[in-house]
Amino acid sequence: MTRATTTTDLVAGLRAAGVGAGTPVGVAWSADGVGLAHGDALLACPGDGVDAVRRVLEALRPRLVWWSARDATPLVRAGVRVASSWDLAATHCLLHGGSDRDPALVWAVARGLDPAHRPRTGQLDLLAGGPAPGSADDPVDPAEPVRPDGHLRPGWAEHGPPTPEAAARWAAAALVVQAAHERDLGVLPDTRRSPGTPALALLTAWSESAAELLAVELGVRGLPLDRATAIRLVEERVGPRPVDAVTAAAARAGRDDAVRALVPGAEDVDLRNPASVRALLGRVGIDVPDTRAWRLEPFRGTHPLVAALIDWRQAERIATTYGFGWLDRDVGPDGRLRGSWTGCDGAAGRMTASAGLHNLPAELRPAVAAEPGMLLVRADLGQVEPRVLAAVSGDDALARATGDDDLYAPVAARLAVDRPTAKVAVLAAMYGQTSGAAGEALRGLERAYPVAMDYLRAAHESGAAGRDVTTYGGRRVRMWPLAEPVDPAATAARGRFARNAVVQGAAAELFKMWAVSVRAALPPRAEVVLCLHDELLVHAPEQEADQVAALLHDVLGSTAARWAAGSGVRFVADVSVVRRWSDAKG
DNA sequence: GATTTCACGTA
DNA sequence: CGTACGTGAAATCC
Repeated sequence: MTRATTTTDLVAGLRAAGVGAGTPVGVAWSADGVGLAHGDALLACPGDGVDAVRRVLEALRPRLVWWSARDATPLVRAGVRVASSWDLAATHCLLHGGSDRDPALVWAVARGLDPAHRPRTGQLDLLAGGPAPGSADDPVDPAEPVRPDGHLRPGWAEHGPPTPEAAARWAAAALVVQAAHERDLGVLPDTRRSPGTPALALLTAWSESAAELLAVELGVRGLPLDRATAIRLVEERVGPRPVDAVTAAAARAGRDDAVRALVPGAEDVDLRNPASVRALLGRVGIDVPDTRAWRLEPFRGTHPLVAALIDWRQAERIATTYGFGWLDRDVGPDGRLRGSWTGCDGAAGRMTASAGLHNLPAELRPAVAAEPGMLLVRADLGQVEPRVLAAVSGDDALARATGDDDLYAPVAARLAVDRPTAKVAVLAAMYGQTSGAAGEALRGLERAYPVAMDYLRAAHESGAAGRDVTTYGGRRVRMWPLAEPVDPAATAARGRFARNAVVQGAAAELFKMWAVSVRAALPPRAEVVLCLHDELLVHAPEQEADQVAALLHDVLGSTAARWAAGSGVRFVADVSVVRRWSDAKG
């Protein structure tokens, strides 16, 4: 253990240990400094850890290894853009599936220990955590993160290592896991890739790590919102901001009364109670199993109540979820809408976001606007899932169809059906839909694209049988046990889930690789501000917007060439430069 | 008080 | 009998 009191010592120590560009270097924070590790070199640096890491990045360009990209937060807040990282929580989820990713679990699995015996966080610590580290009952070195039984010592993940020395050991433990993960990724099957290029699973690990880092950045910087427009749009729907609870209740009752007045004697019906609404509909002769909008839609002409109810629901959505409370809570004084982001969900690996960032109603999108002197560059992948299917299944016939800007046109021609039918059939195949009018066209797909259809069927059968599936990039997607006696519907549902997961998951991997490559290539003042499954929003200086637009196309080309190497599949993006999100056609 | 159901927004 | 997510209100469970 070396205590580096200057950043010069720190850089020299790492360089002497063989650290250069791309070398994994463990990093962990303590309250009063930072610890770094590579091989046998453990460096404890008290003081301004952020500045120390910044100097190390500038001098050596290593790949920072952390237990989770949450550790990037101090760097992100300080404006440090980390180029290369390894996120153990992310690679753990990639390799093993599931959504649990606490360090004790990640460590236990990587070390071959029984995760059930790992130390638990929170109150359970008090019951099962044993004596306090370093206490008279615990002779172990208090800076040692590994317990005598081989498990991680609880508590550090929550509160951080107590000292820079302890942080260096925590960083060294992270490096141990990183090496195990890299080894495990290396044994994943990797077909159709050029010799000499990094294995796809390793590229995915890098990309997923960067996506977690991007998620932290997105959470810190937020989405630029024009508050005045947002307020106007909310007011148009639910009226002016109520000054107190009484006026709020009055406005609410006013909206309710406008609907209830359409049916005599309905003055006291609770519109927020689905059972009451269903009964109300029954009184005007409309019998529905539930009161969802899509089920009410066919009855628009039957009674004025239906249209009023659907409209009321939209207003109610704005009033409750996207109203003044939302603006007050989630939009900062700087006009940025902030939520918490994750780099991957627990299922197929899409990014998630809270605070409405992923489900903002279209009618509020005009409020998402570039700041003065800036523009938004919006880009979305076109028909990404069928193109991904062509790549991951290795279906050459479907790959040829991706040469067309509109993939469904050549598919329709091949199947001798019209375009809408072809589209429905392809989507039905990928999502496991079995009802509707896609039947004949589905049989056409089986004949025209047997490789792709076999790939989907194999995933479906695997899921139905309870076997985990693995995405193209190497993500393990876990199935779940079914309750006895096994319900055929539940089996089929698991099959559909697996069938969808291999497509949606691979699409998420491609999207994230694109997003993080864009992030890495952007000019300094341009920032990714939103990721939405197949859509990217970049906030860029006016003068650089066209350059960024070109970059989005270029980076997609290079990313797809690496990701889908040898498949012949073409990916396309629609890119536009706009002031407001809504200016772009989605 | 915590969990489930219904509903609905996005992809 | 398409998948996933996050959110809020009411109902339900304990």
